[in-house]
Amino acid sequence: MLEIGLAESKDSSLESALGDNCVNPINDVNHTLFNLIPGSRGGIPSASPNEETIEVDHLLVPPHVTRALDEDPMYLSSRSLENCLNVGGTPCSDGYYDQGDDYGILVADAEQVEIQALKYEFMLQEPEENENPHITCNLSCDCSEYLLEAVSAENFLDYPSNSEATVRNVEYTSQVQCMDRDVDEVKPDYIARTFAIAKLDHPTGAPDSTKFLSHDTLHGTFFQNASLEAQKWLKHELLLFDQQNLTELGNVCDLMDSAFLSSENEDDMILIPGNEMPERVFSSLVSMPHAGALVSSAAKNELPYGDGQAALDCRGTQEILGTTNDSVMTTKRLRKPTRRYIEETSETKPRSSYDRLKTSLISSKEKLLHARAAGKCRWSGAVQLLYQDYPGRVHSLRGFRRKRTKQLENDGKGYNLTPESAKISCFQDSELQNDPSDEHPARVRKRRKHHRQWTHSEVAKLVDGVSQYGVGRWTEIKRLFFSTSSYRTAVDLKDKWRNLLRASLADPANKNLVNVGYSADELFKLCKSHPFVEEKMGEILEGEMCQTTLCELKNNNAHHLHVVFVVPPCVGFRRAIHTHHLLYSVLDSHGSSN
DNA sequence: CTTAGGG
DNA sequence: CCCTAAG
Repeated sequence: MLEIGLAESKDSSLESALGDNCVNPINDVNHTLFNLIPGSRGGIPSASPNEETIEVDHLLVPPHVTRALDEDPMYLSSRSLENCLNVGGTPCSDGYYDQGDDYGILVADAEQVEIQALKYEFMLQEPEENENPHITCNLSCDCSEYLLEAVSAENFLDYPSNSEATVRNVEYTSQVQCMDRDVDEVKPDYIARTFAIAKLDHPTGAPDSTKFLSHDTLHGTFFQNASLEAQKWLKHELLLFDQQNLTELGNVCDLMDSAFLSSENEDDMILIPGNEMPERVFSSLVSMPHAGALVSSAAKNELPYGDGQAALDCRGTQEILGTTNDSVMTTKRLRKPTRRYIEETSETKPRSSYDRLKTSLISSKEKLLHARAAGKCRWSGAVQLLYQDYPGRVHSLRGFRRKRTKQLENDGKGYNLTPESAKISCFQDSELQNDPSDEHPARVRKRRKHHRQWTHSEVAKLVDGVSQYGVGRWTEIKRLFFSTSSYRTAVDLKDKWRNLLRASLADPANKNLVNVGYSADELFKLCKSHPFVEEKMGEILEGEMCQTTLCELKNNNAHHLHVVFVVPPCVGFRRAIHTHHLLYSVLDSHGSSN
């Protein structure tokens, strides 16, 4: 297990967190998914059957971070949040920002910036089998509200070559998160910069030891160096803030809104620092509405800062931080326009042989359900053949041909496409016009759709699956969690997850979510106060919509607690953590918590 | 065949 | 939920 200590931190306890950068208060613990998974270092099998699960994040919390845990350990009030965001020992709300100004002009002197303003989050992603561990370093400072930029620099962290673990290809991205708390309140609340992805190559080959870097190693090399550099950087950047009279942060919000709107054509671009940004970590980011665009805009220096507002401009940051040689601009998977799109946009596309083939198949009347002909519908100019292998589930010709071949091979087994069940209909243009209800393909499709309401237990399974296997491994999740639900395909799972995520992000209850992290002690208290956990430490519990696993394990005399919050991004989960999975791992190497 | 993403 | 390009 990776242990990370912050040299300046008075709190020796370590906190680990993995996941996105959003957290959130949870009112109803019943809606909280707790997973306490044992680490793997001690040979204790992880509760997470998949090693790709991002398992450990290390979040270093400034000692001044306080929360009203006693009152409501999971609830992060605005006030407590403010208190969490200290700069130079002064809460932002009390001085770092001048609240006398409408939008809180930043008045901080760079000299006031201290380490405590920083919050380092180090995330260790357990590598795939023979890969090197990836450590994600999130460096957050508190200044504003929105995810503003992503920058990358190679030289940000430069490690001595004689260090026990050679650190190279240090990469990071920076992001200013949208903390969008209460827009009616003082605007400048929070800027979280996340500097992510430091890749560490560990030279040793011992299977166990390569999984996680030792505490000493990181403490001795990574942090001491990183923190100093980070301090420099932060001071420098904040100095720019001041010098350039920048930051009417209220405007930043507007600017960001503009960025949201103006970056529509740019949201394909994602700044990937280095070549190995952990895909699943980053996917969480880019899957957020706006986030991709923001990252992209910032990466391209196109955020519409006004004059003198370049402090957060990534260019300036890059100048401070160093080169961007190792950065690559990566795009989302490029897709040429789909056939459907092409057909939509080409009005007078001549029939291809493919179309003629399909047409001929219509006349063959082979178990074809629909042949849609064009007119003014979205598939204008084309004929689409569909077949049905399941009530309501319709497939296109391509699949039909493939599966039909299978069917023949199976001697007619597998698909009950009898002439009775698979009616053939071929809509002519006139027919479509005669029946307005069929004119709209959406309408047609709607009729074909066989919708099955997602149950809570299904959602829970989906969330569990994602928490264990990660986003994107839908087939695996389906196989292990939906083996009895043949009507749920991997794509269905994917779609459902996407919808859940959207709903979560659209939920106003989640607008204030912010990941401030918990100290080991706080988290331990939280666990202890958790109604499920309180009396059942070490047991695996199942809640209605959540699963709680709390385990203790020992590792070299150290008492380790690994807590994984997995809260479904579901509308019903008010104030739920809306990240894909948020893992808080607590390493209490001193065993003081227990 | 699986995944990602647009529709 | 459907469809399909990319891998």
